[in-house]
Amino acid sequence: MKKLNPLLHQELRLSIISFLANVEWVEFNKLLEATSASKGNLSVQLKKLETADYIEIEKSFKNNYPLTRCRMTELGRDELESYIQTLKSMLDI
Amino acid sequence: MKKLNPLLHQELRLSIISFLANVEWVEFNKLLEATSASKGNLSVQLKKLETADYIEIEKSFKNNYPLTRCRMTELGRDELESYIQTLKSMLDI
DNA sequence: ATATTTGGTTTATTCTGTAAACTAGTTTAT
DNA sequence: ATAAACTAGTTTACAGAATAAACCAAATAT
Repeated sequence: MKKLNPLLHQELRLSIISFLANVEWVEFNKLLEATSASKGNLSVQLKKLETADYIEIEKSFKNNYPLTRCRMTELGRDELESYIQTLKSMLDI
Repeated sequence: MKKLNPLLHQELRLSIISFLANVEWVEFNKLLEATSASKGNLSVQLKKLETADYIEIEKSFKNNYPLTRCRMTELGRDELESYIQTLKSMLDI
């Protein structure tokens, strides 16, 4: 049986990725709201996804405040697809 | 968004439960083979599932050797179903 | 007798997840 | 002008979880 990608098999990271799957660039605060994570946890998990090149993180400023946005990469999209396939076959759904 | 049951959202335990979903009593060695886990890890995770009453563990002897068998409880079945529903809605599948 | 195998369990270590604490700056009120 | 409060995150310390190595008790093989 194929193994579940451990980077995706974690609730917050899976929430992030599946949220990003349906949109383009998303702001940090939007993800905060969508996932109801704490800022610290969100920051840590985003960095892990970035390190793996599953997402891209872009930092800029908006109204003088720092602004962090992210979006999924092609690799991220592929890995999510593959993760879903593995799950489906495991769970027979 | 509903939270994923953390007891089920772990690869080995999910493998165990989804394997048990399709059969009745299963022997320890059968699970070992089906999941390719180590014996130690399998033993620990089975006990966690038992503690939560997701599975039942029955110990006996067969050919003079100790024999451990398990099967899913109704609670286990319900929780798996609920976990799958949550996943589906998260992943939009 | 003693070595090996079976069928596990315990435990020690490592890895992960998380929230609290912190950084760095901005806005607002006084 | 200064202090207080707020924005937008990041770092890190701790707790809990996962895992494999070491262990155990009994059976069988040599």
